[in-house]
This record gives sequence, C-alpha cells and structure tokens, in this order.
Amino acid sequence: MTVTLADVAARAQVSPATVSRVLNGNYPVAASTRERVLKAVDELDYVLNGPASSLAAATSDLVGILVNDIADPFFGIIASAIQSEIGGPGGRAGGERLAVVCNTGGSPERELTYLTLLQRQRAAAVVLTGGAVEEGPQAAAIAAKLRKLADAGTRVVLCGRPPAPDTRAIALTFDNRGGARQLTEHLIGLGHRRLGYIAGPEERTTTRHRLEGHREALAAAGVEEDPRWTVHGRYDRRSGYEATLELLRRDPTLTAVVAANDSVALGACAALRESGMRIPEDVSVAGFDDLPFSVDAVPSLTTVRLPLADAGARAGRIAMSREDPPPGGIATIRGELMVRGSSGVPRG
Amino acid sequence: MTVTLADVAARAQVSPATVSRVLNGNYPVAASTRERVLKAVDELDYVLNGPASSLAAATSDLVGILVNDIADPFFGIIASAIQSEIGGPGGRAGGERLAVVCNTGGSPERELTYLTLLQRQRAAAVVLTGGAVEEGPQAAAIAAKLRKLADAGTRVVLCGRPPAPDTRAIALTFDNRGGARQLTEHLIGLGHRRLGYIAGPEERTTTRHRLEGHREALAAAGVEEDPRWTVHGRYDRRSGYEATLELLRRDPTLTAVVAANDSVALGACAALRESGMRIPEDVSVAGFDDLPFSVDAVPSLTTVRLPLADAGARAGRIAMSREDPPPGGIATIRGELMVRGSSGVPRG
DNA sequence: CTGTTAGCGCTTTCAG
DNA sequence: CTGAAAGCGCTAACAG
Repeated sequence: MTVTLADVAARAQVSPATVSRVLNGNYPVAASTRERVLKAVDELDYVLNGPASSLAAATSDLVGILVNDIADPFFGIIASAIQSEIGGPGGRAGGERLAVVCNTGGSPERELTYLTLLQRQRAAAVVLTGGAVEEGPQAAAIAAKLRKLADAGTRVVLCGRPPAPDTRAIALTFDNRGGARQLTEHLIGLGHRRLGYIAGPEERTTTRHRLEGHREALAAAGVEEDPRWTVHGRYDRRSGYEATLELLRRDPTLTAVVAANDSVALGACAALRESGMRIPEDVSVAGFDDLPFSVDAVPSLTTVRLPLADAGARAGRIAMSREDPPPGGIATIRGELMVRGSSGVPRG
Repeated sequence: MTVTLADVAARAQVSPATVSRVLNGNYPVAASTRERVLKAVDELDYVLNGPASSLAAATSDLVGILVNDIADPFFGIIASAIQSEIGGPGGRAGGERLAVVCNTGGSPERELTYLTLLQRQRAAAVVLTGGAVEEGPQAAAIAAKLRKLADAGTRVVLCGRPPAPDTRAIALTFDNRGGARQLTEHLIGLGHRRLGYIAGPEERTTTRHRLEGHREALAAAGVEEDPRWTVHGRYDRRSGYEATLELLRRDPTLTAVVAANDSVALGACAALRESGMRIPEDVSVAGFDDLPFSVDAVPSLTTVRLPLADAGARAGRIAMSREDPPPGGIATIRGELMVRGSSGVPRG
C-alpha cells in the first residue's frame, strides 16, 4: 500500500542505500544516478517515513518552541522569528525541519510534559521562551529535564528567559529589571511620587524582575512605597482593567499606573477612562514590551521596547548552530525606553 | 548509554512486550506487574523512544495545527483552543499527544512543506486554520496532499476555512459572507451610502467572501459602488493605516470605512484620527472577528464576532474523534454583529 | 495475563 | 561511487 524506500530503489535500479544517500544529500552520488532516483521518487510519489528515519539515524528534524501563551502577540512575534530561522533548509532528509510551537499556558506541568514529548521525539533543538516559574518542585524537574535533553544532544536555548544554571542551556535574557527601572525613573523624572504598579503572576521571573526594577527606581529617588500600590494579576488586558479599578479604590490619589506589560496597560487605560480620568492629564500610564498595537493606542503608550523579533531570530540561529552562542552561554538583551503620549506631568 | 525498553524489562523481570503494554495501557496487565514495571521505569529514568514507537505502530501522537500568522491573535485563539482539546490524555504511549502549531506565514509553499513534514511524521491529525489561497498550482497540490493524508489515516480538519472538495477533510467554515453582509447592512441602515472597503490579500478565500458579502449588501440596498472605494492590503494594522490614507486621498467624501478585520480597522482608526476626522462623527469604522482588544478600543469597535475559541475546540475534538463530524462533513459557523461605538449616522 | 517472535522502514558501516 | 547486511527500539500478532 504505502510506498517505501525499497520500492524507489527497485524502480531506479539501485540499492536502498543509494536512495537514502541521494535523499539525504550527505554523500557523493553520481549525477546520473541521482537523477534516476529523483525521478523514481517523483513517479512513485514517495514520502520518507520520518519515524523510521529518525530511529535509524538517532536524530530527528523536529525543533520545539515552547511559549506561555500562544494567543499573546508577545510570544507570537518571538515564535514567528524563531521559526523563520529554523524552517529553512538545512536539516537532514529533504532539507526541511519541522519547527513546532507548543503552548504551555504558563503551566510548569504542561511545560514538563511538552519537554518529555520532545525528548521522546529526539528533538534536534528546543527553545523555551518567556519567563519561568521559579518555585515549586516543577522548577527543579524542568531544570533536570533540560539537562537531560542537552546531554542527549538536543540543543536547548532560552529566549527571554533567565539562565538555567547547570543545564548547559544557552540563555538570551531580557533585561527586564533594567528596563523597568528606566521606565519608572522616567515617571519619577516627570514628577510622579504616587505610582501604582500592576504586576504579573506572583511566581514568574519576569514579574519579579520588572517589579524589582520599579522598586529600585523608587528607592534610588527616595520615594517611599505604599504596599497598597502594588497589585498582582495576569499578563492580559482584562487583568489590567480589574487591577486598575482596585488600585483606584485603594488610593484615588495615584498619579501614575505602571503595568506589567502593554496588554495590561491598555486594560488600565480602559479602566481609567471609564472612571472619568484623562490620560495623561489625570493619570499617566506605562506599559512594557512595545507590542505593535502600543504605538497607535490612544494616547500612544509609553513603554519599554524589547527587540522580540531580533531575539527570536538569534535564538533560532543558535538552536540551528548557525550562530555561535554568546560567551559564557548567556547574553543580556536590553530594552529601550519609548516615551510617548500616555505619560506626562502629574496633575495638581 | 541510553536506556531502552529492554533495560526496563530486564530490571522488572518481565518481557519487553509487557513493558510496552503497561506503558501504552491498552492491554490488561496484572496490577503487581504494572507496579514493578513502573518502578523500573522510574528508577532507570526511562523515556520512550518516539520514532521507534511510531515506526512499529505505524502511527504517531503528533497533531499538527497550521496557522497563517502565529503573531495574530486570531490564529492564536483558535490554536490555543485546539490544543486544549488535544493536549490532554488519550493518545498512545503515556497518554499525551504532541499538539504542535506550524506557522505558514500565509504562503501556500510553506503550507505544503509543513503538510509533507507532517505526513512524514505520520501525524495522527492535522488541523488547517484560516482562509486558503484559491489560485495557482499550489492550491491543487495542497488538495492532493490533504487527500493523501486522509488516505493514510491522518484525520484532516479545516477550521475557519472553506471546504476542500474531494479530500475527505472535515470543514468548520465561518460564514464570512453572511457576516460581512450583515455588517454592511447595519452601516447602510444608519444612512451610509459612500463606504470604503479595505480588503485582505487578493487571492485568499476569506478576503473574497467578506468582500462579496459587503457587495451583496450594497447591491441589495441599491447602493452603487465606486471602484475607487475598494483597496486591497494585508490583514494587519499597518495595512489598514495605509489603505485608509489611500481611500481618503481617492475620495474624501467617504462616510464609512469597512475593514477586512479588527486589526485593519484599528489601523484605519489611527489614520482617520491623524487626518483630523472623528469616529464615528465624521467617519464610521467597522472591523471583523471581534478580537479581545476590539471592545476596549476608543471608540469600541463595531464588528462581527466569530466564535474562534468554540470553533477551535470543536475542531480539536473532531480531530481527536471525540466528537462526531457534522453531517456531510461540513458545518457553517455564523458570526454575530456587534454594534458598538465606532459606527454612527453619517455626517452632514 | 505474559512471553516469543517477527518485523516496521530507514541509515550506516564495511566491502567492493 | 555503489551494494550488502546489520541493526535502531518498539509493537503486535500469536501462542501459551
């Protein structure tokens, strides 16, 4: 029923070994033979059996990309960039690699499951994107898994994620702390002293680093922080909306709201507007990431631009060994403060 | 070096077959034996070899999800819903399936490449999302490929994509034509007679259907259309921005702009605002899809809501054979008109 | 309920 | 440059 390599060999009057060699293009084959084989492949409409090939060669063309939330453009942009560097020719068997993205939903359990699945498939490389969860037994299990993957020859790259010690994983980390600090310094420079902060989920590294940067700026300027000014939520719009309402309830005198990311910031804007406050006249708002929609929000959003696509592309090239890993296996990627319409001098 | 099933069998003092059986859980095994095997698996830190397993069983746990643009939440939401129905237990070997999303970038060539790659891997199912390209040799090649996949036992489901005749693929189609028609009828009902239309890329089915719906409404109301009122672009914000500037240049008397989707509509809003026009007082704007950000745009966007998550979930269940396919293999999913702040009576 | 026995389809030395 | 042969690690009858 299904046509195998042996069928192709028979039709091209060569041995299976030869067919394999032309298909993989990793061994000298006479031009005339190659053509004959290719012709047979075409006529028979032959499709290589991936599992058989992977089994025999003990490697595969699968490359996994793990993201926390596939519906969030933050990850979409990174994943897209990674794929563009991976999808191209360069793999074994036919030249193409199967770059696939796996949606973990931010859950360490699912992350672990996907890593195991990828390990089973003997993936050629794995790229983990976005912040990690730092606590709980899962965190250690994930580190252990990364180590095993690396030991088994799978290339492991972290993109927008802090380094994982003792795992041999290459890390391209965003300087979330520094970016957040710059952003809050900007607000303080404008005269703000009462700043609300909408943080992401508690246990994530990204959340912690951004919050720390914010507090560093506050401390450096001698601004005392009120515990009521920090609220935790998720990295989405709705969360920003709700958190802002909560902040306003706790302290209506706030003059600025700093959000964990741009989506949250837009939710914050909506909540402020509905509460009858103007942006930035009454309250300034700032986001993080500089996703495409942030420029033409109304008013346009002050935020920190992260070079998502560049970082993703670089991670992809490193995963494909087309670019050398950074010295020490760790690179820190800085963000750039984008001052726009949503931030201004405080009212009153 | 790497531990195999035979090693586990030796340690648990059973045959390899038995180990396989407990791992796959598809065959009766004595509880005591099972425990012994599981213990050995754990102690040896054994990981199933996916390729070997797939080769022997002639199937795999891979499920492919093809999307046009992974950075677009439209696809992210669908993909996420599909994965949530697939990722769960239910596969062979260990219970988990590897649901992976492949980013085609809207290119038929890459779509074909991914389908071939998935075919190689003997994927259990493939879900194609979003509009298709209808012309060119690639279109036929893709149909042929889908047929072959189905013949080889891979379940093929189309989600938000028109049916593919003679391919045995199940289709969950969005009623783009009907939704677009309703939307334009709404605008006409408000009194608009000079409507600009920003269409998507020329050759896509989604583009064509939405445009046709728009024109149907126009024709039904006896509104004559000026060819200058239609501009083609991409499905993104920037495209909406540029197209709107172009429309305004061609005919400054337009009172409404209908966009191919919500992202395009937001770009249109930005362009209008920069041109000094108020929404909806001077120009009404309408989108399509009702993505999450559309409600709290300013003003909130009049659009057509597509039940993206529901459709994705259903596609996922059908792909997993957990839900019966619709009669005839085709289901049409309607959109719902959402009238919001961006549309109003025409000026003057 | 468990063991034995054949392969699944391909890659890869090792010869020629 | 090409062929022969020996597995890769697992599953699936088939017996017991």
